[in-house]
Amino acid sequence: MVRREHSGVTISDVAAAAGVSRQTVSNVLNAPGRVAPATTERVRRAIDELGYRPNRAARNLRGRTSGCIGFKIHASAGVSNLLDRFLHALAAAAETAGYHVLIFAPAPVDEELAAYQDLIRTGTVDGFVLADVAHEDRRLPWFAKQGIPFVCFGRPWGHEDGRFAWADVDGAYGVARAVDHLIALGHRRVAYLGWPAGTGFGDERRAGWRQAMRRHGAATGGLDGACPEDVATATKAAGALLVQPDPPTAFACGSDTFAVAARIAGGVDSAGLPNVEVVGFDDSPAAMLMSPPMSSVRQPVTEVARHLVGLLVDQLRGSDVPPEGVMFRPELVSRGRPRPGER
Amino acid sequence: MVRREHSGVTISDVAAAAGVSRQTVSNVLNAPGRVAPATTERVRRAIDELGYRPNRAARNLRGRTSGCIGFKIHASAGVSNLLDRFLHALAAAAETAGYHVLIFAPAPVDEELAAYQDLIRTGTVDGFVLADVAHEDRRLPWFAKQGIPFVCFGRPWGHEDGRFAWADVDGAYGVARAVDHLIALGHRRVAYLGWPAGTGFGDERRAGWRQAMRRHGAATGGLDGACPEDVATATKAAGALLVQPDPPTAFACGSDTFAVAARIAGGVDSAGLPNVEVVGFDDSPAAMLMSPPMSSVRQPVTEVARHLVGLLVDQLRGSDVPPEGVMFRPELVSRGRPRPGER
DNA sequence: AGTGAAAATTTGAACGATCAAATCGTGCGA
DNA sequence: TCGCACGATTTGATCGTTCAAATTTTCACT
Repeated sequence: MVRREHSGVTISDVAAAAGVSRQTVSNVLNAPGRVAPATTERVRRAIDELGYRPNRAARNLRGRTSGCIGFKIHASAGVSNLLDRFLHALAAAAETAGYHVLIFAPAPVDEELAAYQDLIRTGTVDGFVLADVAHEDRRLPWFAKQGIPFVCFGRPWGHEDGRFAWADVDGAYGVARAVDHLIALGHRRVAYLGWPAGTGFGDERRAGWRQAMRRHGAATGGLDGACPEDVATATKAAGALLVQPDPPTAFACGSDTFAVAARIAGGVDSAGLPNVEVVGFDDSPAAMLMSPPMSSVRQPVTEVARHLVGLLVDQLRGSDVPPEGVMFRPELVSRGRPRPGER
Repeated sequence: MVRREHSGVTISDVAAAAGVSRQTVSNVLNAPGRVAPATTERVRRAIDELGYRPNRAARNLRGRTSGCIGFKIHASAGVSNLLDRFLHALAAAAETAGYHVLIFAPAPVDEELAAYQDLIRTGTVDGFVLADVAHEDRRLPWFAKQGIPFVCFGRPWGHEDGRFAWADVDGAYGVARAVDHLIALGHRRVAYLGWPAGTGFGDERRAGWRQAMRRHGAATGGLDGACPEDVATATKAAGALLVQPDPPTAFACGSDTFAVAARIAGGVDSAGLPNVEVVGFDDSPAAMLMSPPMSSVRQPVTEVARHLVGLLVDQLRGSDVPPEGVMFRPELVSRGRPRPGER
């Protein structure tokens, strides 16, 4: 159906071809109810014939929107490919809602806030999705004050008073599932290895471990390991727990990176199998690739992304729905030891 | 300096505030030479005062460009975070060149080509960066025929005749460095584990291994392992090489996923150290996190991204420079066994 | 057939910027 | 003093679309 190669086809071209006015073509696309069936048919044919597609810039100018959601891409560390998965899910969700995702990486010298402000002022994006919200993140109140629409992947820890839109994954629930799994395997001494207090999500995951242990009537004394998310450091921290009188036989971890460290610290037996059972968090590719594969808690990023886009679009449409926070439940991906002979 | 909160500041507002016409303000920003110093100063002050930023949509409409580079984000598999690193580098490079990166994830049911065409037709993006170019990728000739600007991360294998713009990493060079490294460690039986023939980049990496082995006067017979990039399968393939009469003592691999498989197949000795030395490709986080850490070949994605943006911008500016291909050299990231006591 | 209301369609303006061409102002040389 | 050239600035048009209002057409009902 395509006639013209380098499409410079405008709505006027279509109008001329169909023998109607610009506005009628516009109505066919944006308000189908207003146009008579016969006319609609004629216009549709002309559109297909010419390969017409409405110009984005013109639409944006007229409608005072960009149809773009901004996402600051940060250098990801650790084994997890959560950012990857989330970005993919975000792009897909945005697509469904008629938006696109625009990523940017402000130069470190720049004032970061200026980058956000600039994108809004120039009308390059309509709002932001933040996936790297820190404890007491200063961006949140600033955005709110500036009236810049945004949503967070992750609760705005340290801003419990403010009303922000967010979607998050219940870390306590996830770690509790990990503990349940380990208890079901017969372990009683289940340690936790994760971030030191003060990171919000880290505290929550640790609380999930503690509660689950209490529920199972298991003691937690001397089983709480806290250190920065770094394999070398975490390996030492796990090792410190293991040299105690009544050492842990299993670990529930704050992330797969911690889990890798726990496995290293635990070492392997004569058959090459790990001495301690470990469950990670984030279900990174590394979890599956380890030998034997490692169980891990998987975050439902697709659902989170879809919901975040919904929340942001609500704001953009100017609906007076108060910003809400929604919690999603992660699931434990259980990976057993390989069957005999499979190695 | 910011006065107005929700910036609806237009060029006319600035003009009025500075007591000049719209065009003069425009000239201050786009053709500073044409404006008298005193006037420039006055306009600049008004711009700062009002917090003016030129509207993107209006510029795009007038200038018939979007300032956006399109990138189809694909679900990445394997341990490598190459896509992540590349995307970050791409966003940064685009930023420097005055562009933004727009990511999209077309629904699988859609004809994928339609998604590209739509983005171009609507003027949403000016061109594309392709990072998942397959052997004889049908998109390339199609883009060329449609006159859609694009550049490739990775050589357009199977289109050696066509003149496309690309930047790539010399896989043969990278694997050769891996072989040199292993030979220097005293290994003579260095195997290769990677994709079966037919993937272009895979063949090149294998060729790099073969040439390096020949250069060192080492035989390659019975040392060439080929299988899909999948840990289970690759572990079997590596195992098959290891049960031979004169088995390999080291592996150079096509990717870190293959390398993980080689390590698993090799097993560990009584001290828990790997029986075979393995060098991977892509330098994924997993390589560093393994115990002991694994050497790997690292691709210079920052340079690649910068160059790709340059090539694409050349096309967009309509310069008559013929499309060129540029090759970058990866580097071996050498990771030794942990020092005693460090474990 | 005539009237009025509803439906269908068209016209003019506007979104905010930049290009091309016109106008204004200034200084210099004859 | 006049004219001319050149620099500085302004005006009008335009990019492609959609909104609001005006206009035309259709159709039911008296």
